[in-house]
Amino acid sequence: MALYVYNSLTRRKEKFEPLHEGRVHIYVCGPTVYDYPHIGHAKSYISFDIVVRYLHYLGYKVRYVQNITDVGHLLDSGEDRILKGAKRERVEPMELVERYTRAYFEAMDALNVLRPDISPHAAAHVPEQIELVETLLKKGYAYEVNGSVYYDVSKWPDYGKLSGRKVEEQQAGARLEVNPEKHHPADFALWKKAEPEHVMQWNSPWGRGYPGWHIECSTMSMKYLGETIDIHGGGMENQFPHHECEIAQSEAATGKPFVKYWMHNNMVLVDGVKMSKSLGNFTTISQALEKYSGEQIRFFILQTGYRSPVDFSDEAVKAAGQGLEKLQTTLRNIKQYLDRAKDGAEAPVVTELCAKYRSLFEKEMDDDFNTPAAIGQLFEFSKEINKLLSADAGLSKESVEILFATYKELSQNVLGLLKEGGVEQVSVSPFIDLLISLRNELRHRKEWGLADQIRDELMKNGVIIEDKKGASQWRFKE
RNA sequence: GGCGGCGUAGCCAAGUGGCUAAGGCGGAGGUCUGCAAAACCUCUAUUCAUCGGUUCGACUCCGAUCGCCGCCUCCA
Repeated sequence: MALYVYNSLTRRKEKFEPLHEGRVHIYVCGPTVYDYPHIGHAKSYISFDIVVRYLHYLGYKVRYVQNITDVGHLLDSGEDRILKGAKRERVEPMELVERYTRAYFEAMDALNVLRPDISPHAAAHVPEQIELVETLLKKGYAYEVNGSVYYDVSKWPDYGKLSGRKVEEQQAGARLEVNPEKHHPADFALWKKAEPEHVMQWNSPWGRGYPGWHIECSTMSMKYLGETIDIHGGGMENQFPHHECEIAQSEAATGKPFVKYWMHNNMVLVDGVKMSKSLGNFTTISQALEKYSGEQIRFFILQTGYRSPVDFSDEAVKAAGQGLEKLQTTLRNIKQYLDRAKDGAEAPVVTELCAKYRSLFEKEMDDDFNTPAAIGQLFEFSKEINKLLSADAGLSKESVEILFATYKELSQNVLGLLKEGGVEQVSVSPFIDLLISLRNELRHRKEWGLADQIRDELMKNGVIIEDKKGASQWRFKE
């Protein structure tokens, strides 16, 4: 079987063939770091985490670049998001950027999202962005007006090929006032002139200013991954205009295709409408982590395909958690069986079972990363494993090890689920309190032998009990 | 107005031009168990928004209708 990927550019599933054998270059639009990440970000980055993990599983060498937007991304008001955030929190813009970049990575770590290989910041690549703008000017695809540079959409007949739009059919100024500097309302800014009070500004051939939003992705993608890359990912809402503009800029500058496969993930909804900053109906990832584990959130998201929207609700996340627990129990069951299994030959049933479910799982993943279906296979696999283990057919250590390795590879390596050791992180205090209350019950009954045994065993494990009047206290041995 | 997508059981959610329409949650019953828990077994959509059409055959393809969502220069 081969991997098939849904390409937004052609609107169909295509066989995945990387540009260079054995290696994949992927770029995903990263966050604008002006506020805490929310569940919508989780869906996007978990989706592409799966893409990267599965490509690794298939044996590809992957270079994964995901930008950090820290300049140039404007609000409707024309205000830079970063500057607005900095004002709100009364900090330096780059202090704000640092704060929310950290928050972003911490949230992603909690969701077991692997970090990209490179996380370039837009503000750290201003010279490269200026170079690209100069190239576009030189080639006649852009024009300068009063210190700002705009891309001339009329020079690029392909504009609209990704989103299927025609410039003439759009309602100019539907949402924003038309900028009178532009030759055509569809033209977009490559470089913006900065007013003196605009804190983030750089020298350029056109005076003091700052880069437009779209140019950063073209620049950094080309810098780290080459002029043509294998996969470019991002949220569906960025298909137009952001990705459309990226294509126009990049292809006009290089004369080469920018991206082979465009992938777009769908949105997280709340009561049927998009979760977004502007609607204020978002749950931040750290808020969600107070109620659910990162793994539970991850599993919830993976139970829906990346191209389908998912409605975030307490009920749905809880239901997902129940299912996840079932898969975790199976992993525990295998581990426990492994501890008491004896050496022996591999049982053919086990080898066949593993091969069967590995192949079924791969078949689903090969179909455009169909995680809900792959998870369905994992549930079936889990059921078969439990049957085998509870039949207690005296499976050999070797057999159980294959089960363990296969089950872990699919659930942990590919899906990023069933992390071991997470549950053991709880505090020991409640358990020590419990032992002490049991021991005090024994002391009441004058069952000194057992009571002393508890005290001695705790002492061996570094816990000292001191019986005071009315209560027993405990502390850790220094 | 333009572009794109969605509507599958009580809920979530895969899927296919024709074998029994995955899987999970919830629910019902059972096996196992000192009691639990876990696990396992059985049942829980004669039907895929509605109405037409194409076809030997459609939930799947086409058209219309209804409902919902996203985008049209702010968003993962």
